[in-house]
Amino acid sequence: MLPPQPARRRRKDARPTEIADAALALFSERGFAATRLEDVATRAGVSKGTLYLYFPTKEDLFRAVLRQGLLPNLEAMEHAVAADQAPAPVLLRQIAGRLLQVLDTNLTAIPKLVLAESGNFPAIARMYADEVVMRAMALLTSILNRGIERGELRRVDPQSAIPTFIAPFLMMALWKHSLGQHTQIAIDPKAVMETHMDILLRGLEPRS
Amino acid sequence: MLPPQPARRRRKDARPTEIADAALALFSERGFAATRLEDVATRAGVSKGTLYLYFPTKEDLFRAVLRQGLLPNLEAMEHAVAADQAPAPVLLRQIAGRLLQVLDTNLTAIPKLVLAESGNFPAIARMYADEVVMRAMALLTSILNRGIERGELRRVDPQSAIPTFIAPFLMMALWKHSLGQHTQIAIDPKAVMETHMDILLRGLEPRS
Amino acid sequence: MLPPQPARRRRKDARPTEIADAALALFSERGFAATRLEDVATRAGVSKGTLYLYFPTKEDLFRAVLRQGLLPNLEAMEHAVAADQAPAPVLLRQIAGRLLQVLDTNLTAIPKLVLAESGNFPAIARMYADEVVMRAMALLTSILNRGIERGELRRVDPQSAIPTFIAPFLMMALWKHSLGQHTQIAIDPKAVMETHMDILLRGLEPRS
Amino acid sequence: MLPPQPARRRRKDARPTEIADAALALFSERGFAATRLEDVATRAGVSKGTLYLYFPTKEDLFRAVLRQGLLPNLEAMEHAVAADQAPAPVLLRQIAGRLLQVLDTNLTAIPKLVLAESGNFPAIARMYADEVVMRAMALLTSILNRGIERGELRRVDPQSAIPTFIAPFLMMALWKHSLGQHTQIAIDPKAVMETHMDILLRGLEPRS
DNA sequence: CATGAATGAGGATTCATTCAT
DNA sequence: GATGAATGAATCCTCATTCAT
Repeated sequence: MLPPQPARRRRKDARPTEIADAALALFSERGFAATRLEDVATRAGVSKGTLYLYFPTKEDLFRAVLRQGLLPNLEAMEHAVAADQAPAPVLLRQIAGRLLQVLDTNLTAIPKLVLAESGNFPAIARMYADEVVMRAMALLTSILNRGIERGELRRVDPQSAIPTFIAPFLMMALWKHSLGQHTQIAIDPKAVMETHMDILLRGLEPRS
Repeated sequence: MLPPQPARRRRKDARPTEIADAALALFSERGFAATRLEDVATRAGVSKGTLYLYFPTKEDLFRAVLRQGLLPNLEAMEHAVAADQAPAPVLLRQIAGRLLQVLDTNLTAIPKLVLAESGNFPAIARMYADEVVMRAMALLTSILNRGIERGELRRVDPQSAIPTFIAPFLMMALWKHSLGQHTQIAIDPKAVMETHMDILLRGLEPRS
Repeated sequence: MLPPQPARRRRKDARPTEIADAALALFSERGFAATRLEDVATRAGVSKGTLYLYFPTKEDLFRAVLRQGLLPNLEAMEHAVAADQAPAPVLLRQIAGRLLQVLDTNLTAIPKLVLAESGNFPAIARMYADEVVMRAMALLTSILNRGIERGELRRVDPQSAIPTFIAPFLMMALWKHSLGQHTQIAIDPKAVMETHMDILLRGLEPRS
Repeated sequence: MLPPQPARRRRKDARPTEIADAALALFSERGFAATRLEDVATRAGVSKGTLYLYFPTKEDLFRAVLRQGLLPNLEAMEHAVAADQAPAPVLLRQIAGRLLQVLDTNLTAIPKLVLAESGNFPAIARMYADEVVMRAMALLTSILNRGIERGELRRVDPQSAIPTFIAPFLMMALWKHSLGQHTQIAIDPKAVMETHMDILLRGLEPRS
């Protein structure tokens, strides 16, 4: 038999996550400084005081928000890394597909937030750069290198090629949370992704 | 004899620009809400009260900052448009080269700022989307279309191909003002640009 | 058993009134613009921030102060109206007696305040003129007219006679909150009132 | 031949008066604290800096404004005093007539101003009470006493009777600069004065 | 645990005053 | 003398944080 799990308790456990979700939404929409904790509380359906039961300060909440948004990202990457043995072009397409899916989640709010607040939170900027960016770059570098070694890809400098691969995804994530909210210009992520991978992989094809 | 140009006057004319420059730097570094007007004043070398001689409110200063950062951008694009008749790959390389130069200026602070504050200033987001993004997209679309018609480029959907071209430049601009300040990870814009254009133009080459 | 009435709650309900009382005192003493909200807070025994829990802006506080000072005035007048059937001289003496009592309350601060700030708050001036002055004039006009019809008073133009009746009371109210605070000149409201009514009623006696 | 009187010079001499006039108008309209010196300067047709050529501080300007508005008042009263030998009722009518004329001038702004600012400027309140009010009361007291002694007036306490005489004039002066600006309620000063003197003098008639 | 009233430090804005021209 | 650009002290208002209930 399972141990009894009172609804109350489950609710309580979910609180921090609910609050962090609400905070992520508002921080990403308005920025950290311009977001009032009262609004976060309202959006999370709790009182202002309750926030302080879980997060000692606004800055702590901010860190929790990012930690919560970061870990899944990292894990997703670890999985991608596991899909080891396929040819580089296939791997890249797999990753692209996964990133396309991520575009539909609210994880996309994180990059905008880190970007906007890196000036005020150097520690977070450093952490994000070292934990997320560095790892992602290492992953992509190893994929590219392996592809080059195996002759699946043309010889290029991996460090320099990474932005070409990754930037359009970042741009779409940022767009979604900024100008995309305020303009008629429509971006079709799937079409963009496919054209992008098409151009990229042709551009990386070994000379025929 | 030259007409007498009192130092006071020369100073006065420059004030709004000096202030807006200081504001751009700080807004871009810390965000709009987190920037104290007193710091803007100090950085511009004036007193707090002087700001109000030129900008009625903090928000007006914000708008002026963006207007000042936008107009040069727009004009730069018009010039690019003028360079009409060259083959598409050449044109794209020209634009890439120009964007690489822009990366060295403080104009790169604008995108981060617009991005971060679009939620709080929808009018500015709209303006930026319509005036800057739309025009830039139209320009690139026409270049791609011409190139396709002339057989200089492979047939692709221009709308979907634009992010592949532009995103790495945007990413480098954002990087410079965010994580780039806080990490050892070095990005060499010139190398990235060259690899990027290399991949992109190969990826757009007509079938041989 | 009485329902528990937490001290906190009782306190809270009284707050707006306490604050408005403090504000009335200071506004009347120094004027609206010259009164610092911090002083109002101190006098009301609360902190600066607490003011804003109850009154969104300084101007709102001002309006609340006047509303609070106006309603009792109006009601007092309604009561006076009710004392209908006595002869006009008796009625006038009754009203005079009541006004004499009002002179001992802090309601007398209102006229000075309305007077001083009518230029900055036209809406309040209009409201006061229409709600308070107009009603008071209508009341006195009807008393005078009835007295004249009944032969209790000599025939005079009521509109023109009202200032003779009311002005000394107004003057004493203003005096109390202005010069009266700063001079040795003593005014004995009771004696003034009696002499005043004596002169007035003789002056209004029908020809003998 | 007259000494040459350059227009420039005459203008210069008038400056302080022009400025004080402008200040009186604005102080009386908005109160001392709520009046900006820049507005005074604009209304007087000079620059902000010029004010300081004539009045070292805002408070000095305030004092000058009142001094300028006070002296004529005092002198007017001296003249009234001089008209010594007429019977009291005649004298009172003369004074009433003169006050009626004063109602058409901008001197009427003074009482409102003194009233409103007595809390912030005790010295001025004292001065006004002692110089203006005291003297006016002494004058009226002597007139009433003389009238009583001569049997022209009924025996009353002069101190207590003065408000009955003077208050309606004060009230009309205040009205003109406050509610009178914001309501349809019309007050006809001449009719009020005549009815007032009519009631008053009948009320003071010796027993017939 | 949860609430929301209360607090006060911080920052935008105003305006009396100064002073170089 | 006259000007108006510049200054910074003063004050309104906001909001992160505390704490009695």
